[in-house]
Amino acid sequence: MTKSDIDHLEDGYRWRKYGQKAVKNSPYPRSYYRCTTQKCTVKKRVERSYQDPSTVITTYEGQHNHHLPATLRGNVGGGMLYPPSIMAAQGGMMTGAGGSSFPHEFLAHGLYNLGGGGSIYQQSSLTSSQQLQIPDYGLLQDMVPSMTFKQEP
DNA sequence: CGCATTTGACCGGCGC
DNA sequence: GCGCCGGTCAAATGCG
Repeated sequence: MTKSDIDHLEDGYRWRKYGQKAVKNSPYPRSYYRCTTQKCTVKKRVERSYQDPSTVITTYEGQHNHHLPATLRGNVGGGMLYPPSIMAAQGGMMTGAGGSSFPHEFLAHGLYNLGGGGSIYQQSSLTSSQQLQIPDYGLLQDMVPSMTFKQEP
């Protein structure tokens, strides 16, 4: 669950929308995205919470087996700095629920918040359908060199 | 001009 | 067997 005003979040990958349907549960439509990187079959389903129009529920399916495209909209690769508030948010969230998860989107959303000045996460509840997992932290650091994944005091 | 988004059609599973 | 429901396809459209 991610609190954001917009559906189209930049999480470091290139997504191509291939469908949109209205679900019975929610008055809002649900969008279907697919990673456009070659050989990557990861899919993503984004819907909006019916109670919180400002909250989107993102469900990943599968995992990426390639690096993030360097052609990101000029934030991650550019060596930008991030305020400690993001780390603080991470700490709070991680300690709250299953700390084993490290979603890409978290990273990206944090960066996104830098520009938008929006709010951060409110909850981290993983569904069984969410199979996102990072195989190697070293890989992650390799992907995003400007980020260091250490615990901030 | 290339690529992503849009949007209705289409399809398969499931319950009645 | 039919119709609903969730998911995907693909052509047209839009945008940089």
